[in-house]
Amino acid sequence: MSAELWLQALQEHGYRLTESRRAVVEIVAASSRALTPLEVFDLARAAHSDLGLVTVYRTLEKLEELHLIQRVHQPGGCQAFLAASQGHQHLLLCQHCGQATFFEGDNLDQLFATIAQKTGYVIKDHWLQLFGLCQNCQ
Amino acid sequence: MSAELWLQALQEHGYRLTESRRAVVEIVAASSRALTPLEVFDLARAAHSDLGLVTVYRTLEKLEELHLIQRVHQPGGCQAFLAASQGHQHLLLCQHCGQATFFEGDNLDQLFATIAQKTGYVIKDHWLQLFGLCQNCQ
DNA sequence: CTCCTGATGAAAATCGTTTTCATTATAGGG
DNA sequence: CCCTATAATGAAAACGATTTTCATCAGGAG
Repeated sequence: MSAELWLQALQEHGYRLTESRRAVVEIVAASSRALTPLEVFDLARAAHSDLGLVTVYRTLEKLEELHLIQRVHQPGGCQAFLAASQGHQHLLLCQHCGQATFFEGDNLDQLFATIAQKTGYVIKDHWLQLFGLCQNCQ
Repeated sequence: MSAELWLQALQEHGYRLTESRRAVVEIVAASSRALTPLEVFDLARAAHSDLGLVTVYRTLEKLEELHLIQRVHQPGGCQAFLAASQGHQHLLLCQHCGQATFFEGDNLDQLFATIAQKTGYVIKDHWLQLFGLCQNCQ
């Protein structure tokens, strides 16, 4: 269902609603795992066969700019995109099927305070990401 | 000083000791910030002017394979390499100068247990990385 | 010192991504 | 509902980073 919301958001930011964008948005919004531009291209062409790979790149760029999707960093590569978390959440990824799940975990402040004190850094941001096996893949 | 240890490790794994490798190893081992292949190339050519970029790639590949260096993921890109941490440590990066500092922080097990229970995942690994400003850059 | 073989650098190939450009299609105004 | 300005498109070319190919070179065992 987020596909419609994303299209609406694009429109509200002055972008036009096109067949190509719709095809891309519907694939990415429906996926529970991060997809590379090429994967999006292949999947979205089922709905809109004369879609160009270039348009996939351009649409992903706009979705990222509106914070509707986010890039996912993995040992195997950092080109894949996923529907963004709402608020500050962390990612849990299945190493077998790629399934992504967000979780909250913000009792980390104590740790950060300790690190800041020990190192003299001012801490501005953090990345926490877990890897494992989802229920289906164990 | 780790440069000599790295060269020794390369040799122990059956790789030859060459001028080119020495130049690359000395740059990466001495750097306190992550360097891209191109940065290594530029810096290492000061010591060995007929170094080829290809050799930089090949040497970094071997160092990574021996776990002497590790790839660093950052918002701006994921191509840079840094001397690897000893044991399981996490990275703290200065957003201004790139300075990298490792820290330990393994009172995270409680959090992981909770997440595992809530999500049904078996957790195998994790990435924790902090971004901030080092003492010099504040 | 010699020889075998791994390592090298240059050039070409390759891959993912971005730019260019002529054409098409959306959305707002008449 | 049609017209029009202009954003968006896809194809092709350009681009930058990385990898492969290949003839030559050099490390190190004997």
